[in-house]
Amino acid sequence: MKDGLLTDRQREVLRHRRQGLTQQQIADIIGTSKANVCTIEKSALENVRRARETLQFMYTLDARFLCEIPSGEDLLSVPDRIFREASGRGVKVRYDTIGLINRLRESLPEHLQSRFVKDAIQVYLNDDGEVYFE
Amino acid sequence: MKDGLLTDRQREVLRHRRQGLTQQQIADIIGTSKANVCTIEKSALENVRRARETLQFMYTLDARFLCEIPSGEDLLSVPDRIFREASGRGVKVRYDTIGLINRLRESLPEHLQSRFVKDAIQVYLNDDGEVYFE
DNA sequence: TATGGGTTAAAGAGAATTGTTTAAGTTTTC
DNA sequence: GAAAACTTAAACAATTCTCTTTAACCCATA
Repeated sequence: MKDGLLTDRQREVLRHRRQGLTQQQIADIIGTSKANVCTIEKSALENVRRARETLQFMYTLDARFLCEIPSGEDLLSVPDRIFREASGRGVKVRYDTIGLINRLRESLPEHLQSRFVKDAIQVYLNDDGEVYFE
Repeated sequence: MKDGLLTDRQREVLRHRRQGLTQQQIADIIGTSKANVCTIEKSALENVRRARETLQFMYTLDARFLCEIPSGEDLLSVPDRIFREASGRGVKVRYDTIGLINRLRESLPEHLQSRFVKDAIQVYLNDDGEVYFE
């Protein structure tokens, strides 16, 4: 049973950073280059981001499959489709049209190509009206 | 830039699980053995645990090093040592003796051996009086 | 413009994680 | 006690992560 996501090195760097040290100072303390301190710090923060996203997923775990947005669909037609499917299940989506598009943009930027859906997207819906994509 | 900690497989299993399916049913759906579903679910939950612990660490990041508890120390003498060090820095620890021992037990069970400290422990303290161990 | 603080890319070695199978165990439930 | 649900261990290949070096780059500002 290991600890959290962060390695000893990563925790060390984050803590020193929080104390206000520069990367060069930290490099001297732990005996490596400032470039290395930079990459360690970067991957540490990336790990923290992933930890957040993981818990976010757990919160929305009780969502159910709503529909699939096929590849090639116009991005602007996605919200209407979601609203229609959701109302068919008696759930009110907690986002408006713009909100949904933003949420999608944040959630799966790599599935989008300018105004179109490049790769098919699975849409999930909560009883609360919370939506997420995969 | 990858997503969260969980793999596709792990998310799939967790979601099916939340829907109330048995491991065997999931195994049939995703085309593998129930033993494998068990393993996947287990490592998924382990990842969630690590995500929690990681964010926990971030919350206590602004703590400063307080002292080291050397290997072999009696567990019951740990709180007094911490109280003394903390008051030397003008900070009031937000736990009592029993609270500290419990916190230590939860935080680093593998460093303890019945009534004694097996492996040396680093103690960190917040301005708030929050304590954590490493 | 030189200096300090920070970032980036490429490459490599070592370590950790993942999904998988098989085969043997529990625990729960009827 | 028999069946269903779940857990565990050992082993393996494939993949991903971590740390590291080197060498270059950006951007303030004194």
